[in-house]
Amino acid sequence: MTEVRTRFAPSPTGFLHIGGVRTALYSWLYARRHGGKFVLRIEDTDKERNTPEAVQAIFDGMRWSGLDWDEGPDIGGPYGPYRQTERLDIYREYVEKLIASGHAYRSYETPQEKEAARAAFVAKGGKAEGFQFESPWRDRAPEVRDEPHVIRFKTPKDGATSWDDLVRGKLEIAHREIQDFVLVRGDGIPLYNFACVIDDLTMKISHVVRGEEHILNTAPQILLFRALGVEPPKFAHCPVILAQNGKKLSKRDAAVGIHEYKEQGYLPDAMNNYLVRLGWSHGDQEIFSRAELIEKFDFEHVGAGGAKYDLRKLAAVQGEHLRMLEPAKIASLALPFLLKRGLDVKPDDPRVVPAFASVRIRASTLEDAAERVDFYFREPPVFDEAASKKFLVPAAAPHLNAIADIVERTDPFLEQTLEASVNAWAEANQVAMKDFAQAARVALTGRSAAPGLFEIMAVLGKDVSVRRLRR
RNA sequence: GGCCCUAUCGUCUAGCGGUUAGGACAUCGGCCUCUCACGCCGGUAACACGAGUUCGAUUCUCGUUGGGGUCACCA
Repeated sequence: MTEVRTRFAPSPTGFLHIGGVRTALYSWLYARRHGGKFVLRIEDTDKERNTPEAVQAIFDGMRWSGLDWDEGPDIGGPYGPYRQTERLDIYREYVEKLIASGHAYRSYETPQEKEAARAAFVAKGGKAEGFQFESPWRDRAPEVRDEPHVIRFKTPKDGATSWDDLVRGKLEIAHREIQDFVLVRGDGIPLYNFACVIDDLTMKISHVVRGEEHILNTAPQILLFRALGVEPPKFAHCPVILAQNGKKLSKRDAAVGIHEYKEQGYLPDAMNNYLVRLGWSHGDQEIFSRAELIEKFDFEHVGAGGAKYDLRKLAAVQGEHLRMLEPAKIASLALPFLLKRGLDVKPDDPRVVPAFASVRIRASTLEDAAERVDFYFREPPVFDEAASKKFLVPAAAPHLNAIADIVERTDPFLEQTLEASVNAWAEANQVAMKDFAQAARVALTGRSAAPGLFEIMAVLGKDVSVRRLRR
Protein backbone atom coordinates (compact mmCIF):
# COMPACT_ATOMS: atom_id res chain seq x y z
CA MET A 1 0.00 0.00 0.00
CA THR A 2 1.29 3.40 -0.92
CA GLU A 3 1.79 6.13 1.63
CA VAL A 4 -1.27 8.13 2.62
CA ARG A 5 -0.80 11.73 1.57
CA THR A 6 -3.65 14.19 2.02
CA ARG A 7 -3.78 17.89 1.53
CA PHE A 8 -5.68 21.04 2.32
CA ALA A 9 -5.62 23.46 -0.59
CA PRO A 10 -7.38 26.69 0.28
CA SER A 11 -7.54 29.78 -1.83
CA PRO A 12 -6.42 32.85 0.12
CA THR A 13 -9.37 35.11 -0.47
CA GLY A 14 -10.25 36.13 3.08
CA PHE A 15 -10.46 34.58 6.50
CA LEU A 16 -10.32 30.86 7.17
CA HIS A 17 -13.90 29.58 7.16
CA ILE A 18 -14.98 27.00 9.74
CA GLY A 19 -16.26 24.84 6.90
CA GLY A 20 -12.76 24.82 5.49
CA VAL A 21 -11.38 23.98 8.89
CA ARG A 22 -13.67 20.99 9.16
CA THR A 23 -12.61 19.71 5.76
CA ALA A 24 -8.98 20.29 6.69
CA LEU A 25 -9.62 18.44 9.92
CA TYR A 26 -10.99 15.40 8.14
CA SER A 27 -8.04 15.44 5.79
CA TRP A 28 -5.52 15.92 8.60
CA LEU A 29 -7.13 13.29 10.80
CA TYR A 30 -7.01 10.74 8.01
CA ALA A 31 -3.33 11.39 7.35
CA ARG A 32 -2.45 11.21 11.03
CA ARG A 33 -4.53 8.11 11.57
CA HIS A 34 -2.69 6.30 8.83
CA GLY A 35 0.75 7.62 9.63
CA GLY A 36 0.81 9.58 6.40
CA LYS A 37 1.67 13.12 5.40
CA PHE A 38 -0.51 16.20 5.42
CA VAL A 39 0.28 18.88 2.87
CA LEU A 40 -0.75 22.52 2.88
CA ARG A 41 -0.98 24.06 -0.56
CA ILE A 42 -1.99 27.60 -1.42
CA GLU A 43 -4.17 27.89 -4.50
CA ASP A 44 -3.49 31.46 -5.48
CA THR A 45 -3.84 31.51 -9.24
CA ASP A 46 -6.68 34.00 -9.10
CA LYS A 47 -4.49 37.01 -8.52
CA GLU A 48 -7.32 39.52 -8.31
CA ARG A 49 -8.87 37.90 -5.28
CA ASN A 50 -5.82 36.77 -3.34
CA THR A 51 -4.08 38.67 -0.58
CA PRO A 52 -1.03 38.05 1.62
CA GLU A 53 -3.18 38.72 4.70
CA ALA A 54 -5.42 35.85 3.69
CA VAL A 55 -2.43 33.51 3.46
CA GLN A 56 -1.44 34.58 6.94
CA ALA A 57 -5.02 33.98 8.14
CA ILE A 58 -4.80 30.42 6.84
CA PHE A 59 -1.51 29.81 8.64
CA ASP A 60 -2.82 31.33 11.86
CA GLY A 61 -6.11 29.45 11.77
CA MET A 62 -4.47 26.14 11.02
CA ARG A 63 -1.90 26.60 13.76
CA TRP A 64 -4.50 27.60 16.32
CA SER A 65 -6.54 24.54 15.43
CA GLY A 66 -3.45 22.41 15.81
CA LEU A 67 -3.54 21.18 12.23
CA ASP A 68 0.17 20.93 11.61
CA TRP A 69 1.38 20.29 8.09
CA ASP A 70 4.35 18.23 7.00
CA GLU A 71 4.89 20.09 3.77
CA GLY A 72 3.80 23.58 2.88
CA PRO A 73 4.72 26.98 1.50
CA ASP A 74 6.49 28.08 4.66
CA ILE A 75 8.43 24.91 5.38
CA GLY A 76 8.90 23.49 1.92
CA GLY A 77 9.04 19.79 1.22
CA PRO A 78 10.10 17.31 -1.45
CA TYR A 79 7.38 18.23 -3.93
CA GLY A 80 7.40 22.01 -3.67
CA PRO A 81 6.91 24.76 -4.20
CA TYR A 82 3.54 24.70 -2.44
CA ARG A 83 2.13 27.90 -3.79
CA GLN A 84 0.53 27.61 -7.22
CA THR A 85 1.85 30.90 -8.57
CA GLU A 86 5.34 29.49 -8.01
CA ARG A 87 4.58 26.38 -10.03
CA LEU A 88 3.79 27.92 -13.38
CA ASP A 89 6.70 26.14 -15.11
CA ILE A 90 5.37 22.80 -13.96
CA TYR A 91 1.92 23.49 -15.40
CA ARG A 92 3.46 24.61 -18.68
CA GLU A 93 5.35 21.36 -18.95
CA TYR A 94 2.22 19.29 -18.44
CA VAL A 95 0.06 21.31 -20.76
CA GLU A 96 2.58 20.72 -23.52
CA LYS A 97 2.34 17.00 -22.86
CA LEU A 98 -1.43 17.14 -23.15
CA ILE A 99 -1.31 19.07 -26.40
CA ALA A 100 1.33 16.74 -27.81
CA SER A 101 -0.72 13.69 -26.96
CA GLY A 102 -3.84 15.20 -28.50
CA HIS A 103 -5.73 15.52 -25.21
CA ALA A 104 -5.77 19.31 -25.34
CA TYR A 105 -5.80 21.98 -27.98
CA ARG A 106 -5.24 25.67 -28.49
CA SER A 107 -8.54 27.42 -28.93
CA TYR A 108 -8.52 30.87 -30.50
CA GLU A 109 -12.10 32.03 -30.00
CA THR A 110 -12.59 35.55 -28.73
CA PRO A 111 -14.82 36.29 -25.74
CA GLN A 112 -17.18 38.01 -28.18
CA GLU A 113 -17.48 34.88 -30.31
CA LYS A 114 -18.19 32.83 -27.28
CA GLU A 115 -20.84 35.23 -26.07
CA ALA A 116 -22.44 35.27 -29.51
CA ALA A 117 -22.64 31.51 -29.44
CA ARG A 118 -24.22 31.63 -26.03
CA ALA A 119 -26.76 34.20 -27.22
CA ALA A 120 -27.64 32.04 -30.19
CA PHE A 121 -28.09 29.08 -27.87
CA VAL A 122 -30.45 31.06 -25.67
CA ALA A 123 -32.32 32.40 -28.71
CA LYS A 124 -33.06 28.82 -29.68
CA GLY A 125 -34.68 28.26 -26.31
CA GLY A 126 -31.63 27.05 -24.40
CA LYS A 127 -31.02 27.89 -20.78
CA ALA A 128 -28.07 30.27 -20.41
CA GLU A 129 -26.65 28.25 -17.50
CA GLY A 130 -26.65 25.09 -19.54
CA PHE A 131 -24.64 26.52 -22.40
CA GLN A 132 -21.54 24.63 -23.46
CA PHE A 133 -19.12 26.27 -25.83
CA GLU A 134 -18.17 24.06 -28.71
CA SER A 135 -14.86 25.26 -29.96
CA PRO A 136 -14.29 25.10 -33.72
CA TRP A 137 -10.64 24.42 -32.96
CA ARG A 138 -11.31 21.11 -31.32
CA ASP A 139 -11.16 19.09 -34.50
CA ARG A 140 -8.88 21.22 -36.62
CA ALA A 141 -5.28 20.40 -37.20
CA PRO A 142 -3.28 21.87 -34.31
CA GLU A 143 -1.71 25.20 -35.10
CA VAL A 144 0.28 27.72 -33.17
CA ARG A 145 -0.62 31.30 -33.93
CA ASP A 146 0.62 34.47 -32.39
CA GLU A 147 -2.84 35.32 -31.11
CA PRO A 148 -4.47 35.26 -27.67
CA HIS A 149 -5.92 31.85 -26.95
CA VAL A 150 -6.91 29.48 -24.22
CA ILE A 151 -6.03 25.83 -23.99
CA ARG A 152 -8.95 23.48 -23.75
CA PHE A 153 -9.24 19.85 -22.79
CA LYS A 154 -10.67 17.56 -25.44
CA THR A 155 -13.43 15.91 -23.41
CA PRO A 156 -14.71 12.60 -24.80
CA LYS A 157 -18.15 13.00 -26.41
CA ASP A 158 -19.56 9.74 -25.16
CA GLY A 159 -19.46 7.67 -22.06
CA ALA A 160 -19.10 8.66 -18.47
CA THR A 161 -16.56 8.86 -15.72
CA SER A 162 -17.20 7.26 -12.38
CA TRP A 163 -15.37 6.74 -9.16
CA ASP A 164 -15.93 5.22 -5.78
CA ASP A 165 -16.27 8.13 -3.40
CA LEU A 166 -15.12 7.43 0.15
CA VAL A 167 -18.19 9.07 1.65
CA ARG A 168 -20.82 8.61 -1.07
CA GLY A 169 -20.06 5.38 -2.83
CA LYS A 170 -20.25 5.19 -6.60
CA LEU A 171 -20.60 8.51 -8.38
CA GLU A 172 -20.88 8.97 -12.11
CA ILE A 173 -20.89 11.96 -14.44
CA ALA A 174 -21.79 11.67 -18.11
CA HIS A 175 -19.23 13.19 -20.48
CA ARG A 176 -21.91 15.11 -22.34
CA GLU A 177 -22.27 17.19 -19.16
CA ILE A 178 -18.68 18.28 -19.40
CA GLN A 179 -17.64 20.82 -21.97
CA ASP A 180 -14.15 21.25 -23.34
CA PHE A 181 -13.08 23.06 -20.20
CA VAL A 182 -10.28 25.58 -20.18
CA LEU A 183 -6.96 24.42 -18.82
CA VAL A 184 -4.98 27.61 -19.27
CA ARG A 185 -6.29 31.14 -19.59
CA GLY A 186 -5.35 33.61 -22.25
CA ASP A 187 -2.73 35.12 -19.98
CA GLY A 188 -1.04 31.78 -19.45
CA ILE A 189 -2.33 31.28 -15.92
CA PRO A 190 -3.76 27.79 -15.34
CA LEU A 191 -7.29 27.31 -14.08
CA TYR A 192 -8.35 25.45 -10.98
CA ASN A 193 -9.26 22.08 -12.46
CA PHE A 194 -5.96 21.82 -14.26
CA ALA A 195 -3.59 23.23 -11.64
CA CYS A 196 -5.27 21.16 -8.97
CA VAL A 197 -4.75 17.92 -10.86
CA ILE A 198 -1.14 18.66 -11.70
CA ASP A 199 -0.47 19.52 -8.06
CA ASP A 200 -2.21 16.47 -6.66
CA LEU A 201 -0.35 14.35 -9.16
CA THR A 202 3.12 15.81 -8.64
CA MET A 203 2.66 16.04 -4.88
CA LYS A 204 1.68 12.37 -4.89
CA ILE A 205 -1.59 13.00 -3.09
CA SER A 206 -3.29 9.69 -2.34
CA HIS A 207 -6.61 10.97 -0.96
CA VAL A 208 -8.34 14.15 -2.01
CA VAL A 209 -10.60 15.32 0.80
CA ARG A 210 -12.72 18.32 -0.05
CA GLY A 211 -16.18 19.85 0.04
CA GLU A 212 -19.09 18.50 -1.96
CA GLU A 213 -19.07 21.57 -4.19
CA HIS A 214 -16.25 19.79 -5.99
CA ILE A 215 -18.16 16.67 -6.90
CA LEU A 216 -18.80 17.85 -10.43
CA ASN A 217 -15.16 18.86 -10.83
CA THR A 218 -14.06 15.37 -10.07
CA ALA A 219 -14.96 13.88 -13.42
CA PRO A 220 -12.92 16.38 -15.49
CA GLN A 221 -10.09 15.96 -13.05
CA ILE A 222 -10.12 12.18 -13.36
CA LEU A 223 -10.16 12.60 -17.12
CA LEU A 224 -7.05 14.72 -16.79
CA PHE A 225 -5.25 12.20 -14.60
CA ARG A 226 -6.00 9.45 -17.10
CA ALA A 227 -4.96 11.59 -20.06
CA LEU A 228 -1.64 11.96 -18.30
CA GLY A 229 -1.44 8.23 -17.88
CA VAL A 230 -1.86 8.10 -14.11
CA GLU A 231 -4.45 6.57 -11.86
CA PRO A 232 -6.34 9.27 -9.98
CA PRO A 233 -6.24 9.44 -6.18
CA LYS A 234 -9.15 8.43 -3.98
CA PHE A 235 -11.78 11.10 -3.38
CA ALA A 236 -13.80 11.95 -0.30
CA HIS A 237 -16.46 14.62 -0.75
CA CYS A 238 -17.66 15.99 2.55
CA PRO A 239 -21.02 17.72 3.03
CA VAL A 240 -21.34 21.43 3.61
CA ILE A 241 -22.19 23.17 6.85
CA LEU A 242 -25.60 24.81 6.79
CA ALA A 243 -27.29 27.45 8.91
CA GLN A 244 -30.32 26.60 11.05
CA ASN A 245 -32.56 27.68 8.19
CA GLY A 246 -31.02 25.11 5.88
CA LYS A 247 -29.23 27.67 3.77
CA LYS A 248 -25.52 28.00 3.39
CA LEU A 249 -23.97 29.23 6.63
CA SER A 250 -23.17 32.91 6.38
CA LYS A 251 -21.89 35.74 8.53
CA ARG A 252 -25.46 36.65 9.40
CA ASP A 253 -26.03 33.30 11.05
CA ALA A 254 -22.93 32.90 13.17
CA ALA A 255 -19.25 33.68 13.32
CA VAL A 256 -17.81 31.84 10.32
CA GLY A 257 -14.14 32.76 10.61
CA ILE A 258 -12.08 30.43 12.78
CA HIS A 259 -10.22 33.42 14.22
CA GLU A 260 -13.44 34.65 15.80
CA TYR A 261 -13.65 31.53 17.93
CA LYS A 262 -10.08 32.00 19.02
CA GLU A 263 -10.88 35.57 20.01
CA GLN A 264 -13.94 34.50 21.96
CA GLY A 265 -11.90 32.04 23.95
CA TYR A 266 -13.05 28.72 22.58
CA LEU A 267 -10.63 25.87 23.05
CA PRO A 268 -9.17 24.44 19.84
CA ASP A 269 -9.81 20.89 21.00
CA ALA A 270 -13.45 21.73 21.71
CA MET A 271 -13.89 23.45 18.37
CA ASN A 272 -12.33 20.47 16.61
CA ASN A 273 -14.48 18.05 18.57
CA TYR A 274 -17.64 19.88 17.59
CA LEU A 275 -16.66 20.38 13.98
CA VAL A 276 -15.60 16.78 13.43
CA ARG A 277 -18.69 15.46 15.16
CA LEU A 278 -20.82 17.65 12.91
CA GLY A 279 -21.12 15.11 10.12
CA TRP A 280 -19.17 12.26 11.58
CA SER A 281 -19.93 9.90 14.42
CA HIS A 282 -18.48 7.10 16.43
CA GLY A 283 -21.43 5.31 17.96
CA ASP A 284 -22.84 7.27 20.88
CA GLN A 285 -19.63 9.05 21.80
CA GLU A 286 -19.83 12.83 21.85
CA ILE A 287 -16.65 14.02 23.50
CA PHE A 288 -13.30 13.23 21.97
CA SER A 289 -9.78 14.29 22.77
CA ARG A 290 -7.48 15.08 19.90
CA ALA A 291 -5.79 11.70 20.30
CA GLU A 292 -9.12 9.87 20.24
CA LEU A 293 -10.13 11.67 17.09
CA ILE A 294 -6.95 10.52 15.37
CA GLU A 295 -7.46 7.02 16.62
CA LYS A 296 -11.14 6.77 15.62
CA PHE A 297 -11.79 8.93 12.59
CA ASP A 298 -12.86 7.22 9.39
CA PHE A 299 -14.74 8.14 6.22
CA GLU A 300 -17.25 5.28 6.53
CA HIS A 301 -19.02 7.25 9.25
CA VAL A 302 -18.97 10.64 7.60
CA GLY A 303 -22.58 11.43 6.73
CA ALA A 304 -23.46 12.54 3.24
CA GLY A 305 -26.20 15.00 4.17
CA GLY A 306 -25.55 18.63 5.05
CA ALA A 307 -25.43 19.41 8.76
CA LYS A 308 -26.84 22.46 10.45
CA TYR A 309 -24.49 24.47 12.60
CA ASP A 310 -25.66 24.72 16.20
CA LEU A 311 -23.93 27.20 18.50
CA ARG A 312 -25.67 25.79 21.55
CA LYS A 313 -24.21 22.37 21.03
CA LEU A 314 -20.82 23.94 20.37
CA ALA A 315 -21.13 25.72 23.71
CA ALA A 316 -21.99 22.45 25.42
CA VAL A 317 -19.00 20.68 23.91
CA GLN A 318 -16.81 23.61 24.82
CA GLY A 319 -18.05 23.42 28.41
CA GLU A 320 -17.17 19.75 28.60
CA HIS A 321 -13.66 20.39 27.36
CA LEU A 322 -13.15 23.31 29.71
CA ARG A 323 -14.16 21.15 32.66
CA MET A 324 -11.61 18.53 31.65
CA LEU A 325 -8.79 21.04 32.01
CA GLU A 326 -6.73 21.53 35.16
CA PRO A 327 -7.45 24.89 36.85
CA ALA A 328 -3.83 25.95 36.35
CA LYS A 329 -4.19 25.29 32.64
CA ILE A 330 -7.42 27.26 32.40
CA ALA A 331 -5.80 30.08 34.35
CA SER A 332 -2.88 30.36 31.97
CA LEU A 333 -5.14 30.20 28.90
CA ALA A 334 -7.64 32.68 30.29
CA LEU A 335 -5.21 35.20 31.76
CA PRO A 336 -4.94 37.15 28.48
CA PHE A 337 -8.70 37.57 28.52
CA LEU A 338 -8.46 38.98 32.02
CA LEU A 339 -5.86 41.51 30.90
CA LYS A 340 -8.10 42.39 27.99
CA ARG A 341 -10.69 43.45 30.55
CA GLY A 342 -8.30 46.09 31.79
CA LEU A 343 -7.23 44.22 34.92
CA ASP A 344 -3.55 44.25 35.75
CA VAL A 345 -3.15 40.71 37.08
CA LYS A 346 0.23 39.05 37.29
CA PRO A 347 0.53 35.41 36.21
CA ASP A 348 2.00 34.49 39.60
CA ASP A 349 -0.77 36.18 41.59
CA PRO A 350 -1.78 33.42 44.04
CA ARG A 351 -5.48 34.23 43.54
CA VAL A 352 -5.44 33.44 39.83
CA VAL A 353 -5.57 29.65 39.86
CA PRO A 354 -8.12 29.30 42.69
CA ALA A 355 -10.23 32.05 41.11
CA PHE A 356 -10.48 30.19 37.82
CA ALA A 357 -10.94 26.92 39.67
CA SER A 358 -14.01 28.43 41.31
CA VAL A 359 -15.71 29.26 38.01
CA ARG A 360 -14.56 26.29 35.99
CA ILE A 361 -17.84 24.39 36.06
CA ARG A 362 -19.83 27.53 35.32
CA ALA A 363 -17.84 28.98 32.47
CA SER A 364 -18.24 28.29 28.79
CA THR A 365 -15.49 30.12 26.95
CA LEU A 366 -12.24 31.51 28.31
CA GLU A 367 -13.67 34.95 27.75
CA ASP A 368 -16.66 34.00 29.83
CA ALA A 369 -14.40 32.58 32.54
CA ALA A 370 -12.51 35.88 32.68
CA GLU A 371 -15.76 37.76 33.04
CA ARG A 372 -16.88 35.52 35.89
CA VAL A 373 -13.62 35.95 37.71
CA ASP A 374 -13.51 39.72 37.27
CA PHE A 375 -14.82 40.57 40.75
CA TYR A 376 -11.91 38.88 42.48
CA PHE A 377 -9.50 41.36 40.99
CA ARG A 378 -11.47 44.55 40.51
CA GLU A 379 -11.63 46.98 43.42
CA PRO A 380 -14.37 47.74 44.00
CA PRO A 381 -16.18 45.07 42.01
CA VAL A 382 -18.79 46.08 39.50
CA PHE A 383 -22.16 46.09 41.21
CA ASP A 384 -25.12 44.80 39.33
CA GLU A 385 -27.86 47.33 39.90
CA ALA A 386 -30.77 44.94 40.14
CA ALA A 387 -28.87 42.63 42.48
CA SER A 388 -27.83 45.48 44.79
CA LYS A 389 -31.31 46.84 44.93
CA LYS A 390 -32.79 43.49 45.78
CA PHE A 391 -30.29 42.18 48.32
CA LEU A 392 -28.22 45.04 49.71
CA VAL A 393 -31.13 46.43 51.70
CA PRO A 394 -30.75 48.11 55.12
CA ALA A 395 -32.22 45.07 56.81
CA ALA A 396 -29.29 42.98 55.60
CA ALA A 397 -26.65 45.18 57.24
CA PRO A 398 -26.75 43.59 60.72
CA HIS A 399 -26.23 40.12 59.25
CA LEU A 400 -23.40 41.26 57.03
CA ASN A 401 -21.66 42.99 59.91
CA ALA A 402 -22.07 39.96 62.11
CA ILE A 403 -20.59 37.71 59.43
CA ALA A 404 -17.78 40.14 58.90
CA ASP A 405 -16.90 39.83 62.57
CA ILE A 406 -16.95 36.05 62.38
CA VAL A 407 -14.90 36.01 59.24
CA GLU A 408 -12.37 38.40 60.74
CA ARG A 409 -11.77 36.05 63.65
CA THR A 410 -11.51 32.90 61.52
CA ASP A 411 -8.11 31.29 61.49
CA PRO A 412 -6.79 29.58 59.50
CA PHE A 413 -8.60 31.43 56.73
CA LEU A 414 -9.80 28.53 54.62
CA GLU A 415 -12.99 27.53 52.86
CA GLN A 416 -13.67 24.78 55.41
CA THR A 417 -12.95 26.84 58.52
CA LEU A 418 -15.01 29.74 57.18
CA GLU A 419 -17.92 27.47 56.54
CA ALA A 420 -17.67 25.95 60.01
CA SER A 421 -17.52 29.24 61.84
CA VAL A 422 -20.28 30.92 59.87
CA ASN A 423 -22.49 27.87 60.25
CA ALA A 424 -21.91 27.86 63.99
CA TRP A 425 -22.87 31.51 64.18
CA ALA A 426 -25.99 30.92 62.08
CA GLU A 427 -27.08 28.06 64.27
CA ALA A 428 -26.50 29.97 67.50
CA ASN A 429 -28.50 32.91 66.20
CA GLN A 430 -31.28 30.95 64.58
CA VAL A 431 -30.70 32.28 61.09
CA ALA A 432 -30.76 30.20 57.94
CA MET A 433 -28.12 30.36 55.29
CA LYS A 434 -30.58 31.61 52.73
CA ASP A 435 -31.48 34.55 54.95
CA PHE A 436 -28.14 36.21 54.41
CA ALA A 437 -26.29 34.32 51.67
CA GLN A 438 -27.45 36.42 48.75
CA ALA A 439 -26.78 39.69 50.52
CA ALA A 440 -23.30 38.50 51.35
CA ARG A 441 -22.78 37.29 47.79
CA VAL A 442 -23.70 40.63 46.31
CA ALA A 443 -21.58 42.49 48.84
CA LEU A 444 -18.59 40.29 48.03
CA THR A 445 -18.97 40.06 44.28
CA GLY A 446 -21.44 42.66 43.08
CA ARG A 447 -23.53 40.00 41.44
CA SER A 448 -26.20 37.49 42.37
CA ALA A 449 -24.71 34.52 40.56
CA ALA A 450 -21.26 33.43 41.67
CA PRO A 451 -19.34 30.55 43.27
CA GLY A 452 -19.95 29.40 46.83
CA LEU A 453 -19.57 32.08 49.51
CA PHE A 454 -16.78 30.40 51.44
CA GLU A 455 -14.83 29.61 48.34
CA ILE A 456 -15.10 33.23 47.27
CA MET A 457 -13.87 34.51 50.61
CA ALA A 458 -11.00 32.06 50.74
CA VAL A 459 -9.77 33.34 47.40
CA LEU A 460 -10.40 36.98 48.24
CA GLY A 461 -8.50 36.79 51.52
CA LYS A 462 -9.48 38.07 54.93
CA ASP A 463 -8.92 41.78 54.46
CA VAL A 464 -10.82 42.14 51.23
CA SER A 465 -13.64 39.85 52.37
CA VAL A 466 -14.18 41.75 55.60
CA ARG A 467 -14.00 45.12 53.90
CA ARG A 468 -16.53 44.17 51.24
CA LEU A 469 -18.93 42.69 53.79
CA ARG A 470 -18.83 45.81 55.98
CA ARG A 471 -19.32 48.40 53.31
C1' G B 1 -34.01 24.60 -16.19
C1' G B 2 -30.10 20.22 -17.10
C1' C B 3 -26.92 17.32 -14.24
C1' C B 4 -25.19 15.63 -9.43
C1' C B 5 -25.80 14.90 -4.16
C1' U B 6 -29.11 14.28 -0.12
C1' A B 7 -33.51 12.91 3.50
C1' U B 8 -34.23 9.15 11.46
C1' C B 9 -36.74 13.54 17.37
C1' G B 10 -36.39 21.15 16.88
C1' U B 11 -30.63 20.19 16.06
C1' C B 12 -26.15 16.67 15.59
C1' U B 13 -26.57 11.64 15.01
C1' A B 14 -26.65 5.62 16.16
C1' G B 15 -28.90 2.02 13.18
C1' C B 16 -26.02 -1.32 8.03
C1' G B 17 -33.96 -6.68 7.00
C1' G B 18 -36.75 -8.66 12.60
C1' U B 19 -34.89 -3.03 18.06
C1' U B 20 -40.08 -1.07 23.44
C1' A B 21 -35.97 3.04 16.98
C1' G B 22 -30.55 4.36 21.09
C1' G B 23 -27.32 8.67 22.60
C1' A B 24 -26.11 13.96 22.81
C1' C B 25 -27.67 19.30 22.54
C1' A B 26 -32.06 22.00 23.27
C1' U B 27 -36.73 21.77 25.91
C1' C B 28 -40.15 20.39 30.13
C1' G B 29 -40.67 18.24 35.18
C1' G B 30 -38.06 16.67 39.80
C1' C B 31 -33.78 15.94 43.21
C1' C B 32 -29.36 18.42 45.17
C1' U B 33 -28.70 23.54 47.02
C1' C B 34 -26.32 29.96 49.96
C1' U B 35 -27.20 32.05 44.08
C1' C B 36 -25.69 30.39 39.35
C1' A B 37 -23.83 26.25 37.55
C1' C B 38 -22.26 21.14 37.77
C1' G B 39 -24.27 16.47 38.87
C1' C B 40 -28.35 12.94 39.24
C1' C B 41 -33.53 11.02 38.06
C1' G B 42 -37.59 11.33 34.71
C1' G B 43 -40.86 13.30 30.52
C1' U B 44 -42.26 15.30 25.52
C1' A B 45 -40.16 14.48 20.70
C1' A B 46 -38.20 11.27 14.66
C1' C B 47 -37.84 6.96 10.41
C1' A B 48 -40.93 12.92 4.36
C1' C B 49 -44.57 10.42 0.92
C1' G B 50 -45.99 6.47 -2.69
C1' A B 51 -45.05 1.98 -5.08
C1' G B 52 -42.03 -2.47 -5.40
C1' U B 53 -38.62 -6.66 -3.47
C1' U B 54 -39.24 -9.78 0.95
C1' C B 55 -42.34 -14.10 5.52
C1' G B 56 -40.87 -9.16 7.31
C1' A B 57 -38.85 -2.88 5.73
C1' U B 58 -36.21 2.93 9.12
C1' U B 59 -32.76 -0.32 6.53
C1' C B 60 -32.72 -2.72 -0.46
C1' U B 61 -34.90 -0.71 -5.60
C1' C B 62 -37.76 2.93 -8.31
C1' G B 63 -40.69 7.28 -8.32
C1' U B 64 -42.67 11.88 -5.91
C1' U B 65 -41.75 15.84 -2.73
C1' G B 66 -38.40 18.82 0.16
C1' G B 67 -33.31 20.56 0.86
C1' G B 68 -28.33 21.32 -1.03
C1' G B 69 -24.56 21.62 -4.86
C1' U B 70 -23.07 22.76 -9.82
C1' C B 71 -23.38 24.46 -14.85
C1' A B 72 -16.63 30.59 -15.83
C1' C B 73 -10.54 32.56 -19.26
C1' C B 74 -13.39 31.79 -9.89
C1' A B 75 -11.77 28.29 -6.55
